[in-house]
Amino acid sequence: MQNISKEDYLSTIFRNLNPEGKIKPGLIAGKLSISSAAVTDMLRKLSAEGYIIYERYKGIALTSEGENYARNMVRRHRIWEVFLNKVVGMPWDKVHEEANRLEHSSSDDLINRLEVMLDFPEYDPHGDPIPSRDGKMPKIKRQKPLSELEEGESGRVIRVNDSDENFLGYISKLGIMLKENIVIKKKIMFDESLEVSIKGKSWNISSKLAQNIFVEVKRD
Amino acid sequence: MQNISKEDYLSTIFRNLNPEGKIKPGLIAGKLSISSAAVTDMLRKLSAEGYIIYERYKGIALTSEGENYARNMVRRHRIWEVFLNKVVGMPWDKVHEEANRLEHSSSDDLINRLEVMLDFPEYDPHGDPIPSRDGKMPKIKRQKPLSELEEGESGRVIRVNDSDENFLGYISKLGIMLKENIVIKKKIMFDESLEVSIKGKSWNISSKLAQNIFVEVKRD
DNA sequence: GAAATAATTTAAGCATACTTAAAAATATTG
DNA sequence: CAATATTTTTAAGTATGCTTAAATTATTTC
Repeated sequence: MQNISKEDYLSTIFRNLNPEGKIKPGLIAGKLSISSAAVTDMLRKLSAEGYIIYERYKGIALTSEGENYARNMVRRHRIWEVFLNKVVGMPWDKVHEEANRLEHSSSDDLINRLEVMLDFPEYDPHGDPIPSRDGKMPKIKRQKPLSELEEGESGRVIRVNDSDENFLGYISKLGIMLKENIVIKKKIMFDESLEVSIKGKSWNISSKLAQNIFVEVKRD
Repeated sequence: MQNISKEDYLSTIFRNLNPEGKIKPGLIAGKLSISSAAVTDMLRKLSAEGYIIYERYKGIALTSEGENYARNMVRRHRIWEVFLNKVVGMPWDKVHEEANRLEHSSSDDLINRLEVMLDFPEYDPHGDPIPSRDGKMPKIKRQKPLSELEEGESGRVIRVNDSDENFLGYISKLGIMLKENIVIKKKIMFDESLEVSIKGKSWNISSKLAQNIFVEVKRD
């Protein structure tokens, strides 16, 4: 393929499929910050090249070729993230952007070598699962956003949204990291913010923040 | 800048300046495998942006801004090469191509971190010097191509041309690597090939091959 | 130093990936 | 279920970085 734009489209489609395995053009346009018209254009090309199934005004689905390609892009991205974080020592709020560029510029051979160096990691620094060389995804633990916990409950962080550098930088300052325990001390109804306790310290965090932090669900 | 093409132009110009600090369009076109017309186009843009000094039908020179940009690209490329070779374990004949892509996709912060991990290397796996963070070049030893040695002379390899993967793969099989000693046993006048001895084994190598292997010059 | 050769530039054109604006199809709402 | 709102597509246009062919300038050779 050898095309940054197309790789970004496939990756975005893959990461945002709904439970039926479909996605609408508008969502792609939003994620990539481009016009819907540009998306329509590209969808026709991706369809012609056999990566997606697309009929105008219908939802978009990946072909198995497209899915393989996209999954490999996600793999590249997340292996780079682990590498940058663990080996190079970059903070977790910087690795996403760097990996966004590196993922398009590395051979599969390089990615495989990095994976070996890292001893086959299963999750990236934000808790997202890393597809294996043969396309298998590791098991994902049951999880829900912090915002859905009740007063008095607590949860162990197992994933955070990786797409916003400022968000990650901010929650780091609160002491939030993977495996950290967070206690919901109070839910403020007025603005749906939360009073939480992390490592013995109390903080008030907004609803939006809480929606992007995911904790393990012990039982349903 | 944020532009792979322009970065490749600047890099190519920098690497191929003549002793007067100039280069002709045709050479750039050759190195980049594109038409001279395309080069003329781009030279106007690079000139408008202040990276080069260019008047039609005159030679091209880098401005100090262009030189800094280009030197930094070379730095990125060579640090990646060392990293891929030393840390990731890629063979020296594979690192150039991989670095050619990575050099456009990495932040200065990442490069600086890699440099620290590598303990500030001065030469890449092919013997080319690595510009430091503040733009200084390490000393280069006096050198000449193997093809210029006389019968009976010998030389220690300190640099090889890095641009051809097959060339590097081939000379590796002959046991040629940096710091290796090569003895010229015989110069064959008919085709200017050389009979050489490496690690006690004899080989016949072509003139073209010998022109791309550089040995240390002890005295002039 | 004029003629022949080589290098460079100009001109016209192409594919790509985007844009905005208008048209068409779909989804929502009263 | 018809009117309205939203989403998607089409149409026309742009910047970029290339191409080939022709014209121009520089260089080499005799």
